[in-house]
Amino acid sequence: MAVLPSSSSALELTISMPGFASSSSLPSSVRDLDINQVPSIGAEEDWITMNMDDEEESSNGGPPRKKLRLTKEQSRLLEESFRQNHTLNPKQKEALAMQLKLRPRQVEVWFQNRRARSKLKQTEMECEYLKRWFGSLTEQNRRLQREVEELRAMKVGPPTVISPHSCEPLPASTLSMCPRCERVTTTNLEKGPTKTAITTTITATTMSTKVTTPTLQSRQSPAAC
DNA sequence: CCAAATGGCACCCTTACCTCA
DNA sequence: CTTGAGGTAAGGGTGCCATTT
Repeated sequence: MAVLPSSSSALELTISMPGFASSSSLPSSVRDLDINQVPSIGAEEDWITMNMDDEEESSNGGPPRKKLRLTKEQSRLLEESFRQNHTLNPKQKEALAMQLKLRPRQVEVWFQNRRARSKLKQTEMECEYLKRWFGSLTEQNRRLQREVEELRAMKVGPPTVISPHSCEPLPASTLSMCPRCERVTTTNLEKGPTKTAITTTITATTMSTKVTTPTLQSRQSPAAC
């Protein structure tokens, strides 16, 4: 079962869950509308309202800070860099900031937020996956319980199973579910456990986990041979 | 050598601003 | 035009680790 990414955000995700193919999607779904207009050299102040100089001013009661919007090109380069490395060392940060005409702090913040978005996305996917898993297990549980009821109804008397080896009836107390092959197995009391496929095969479709099914041994069977 | 102080960094939570339906 | 939701840059607090004193 695969859970597809639910959004078209440009997040690169890896998820390590059983039976879960990691997915990555990088459509350029960044807003096409470039509200900042790509700044020409020397015109950054027009769009970065809060630059290095008014940084302190805004922190102690100056004019309300305006919000920086990165240009498409800046976002693209940051994204590209993030794909290579989710963290930056000081040199890389400095170089990237120079290249993007941003402060190193802004690059740092962008990476911080980007990591957070990545993690959030991954958490959402894991949540989705677990929900589906839960649903599947619930359904499986329902099915198995129904099956148990049917088996109980079929064998009102002491339940017996015909042994394929001796062609003699076996007591139900020797029945158990093999969690590996998901078949009902019999335990030969004299020769030790043997795996035997019998006419009724209980299949349990799990995702990728082993479901340990309780054995039927708790049932007393007074009527052996 | 050891312990306290310091600085840098990542993470987390939150706020403020912006855009869009 | 107004409003609420969603996205995101940035602020501030905290913990961890390495380095310095």
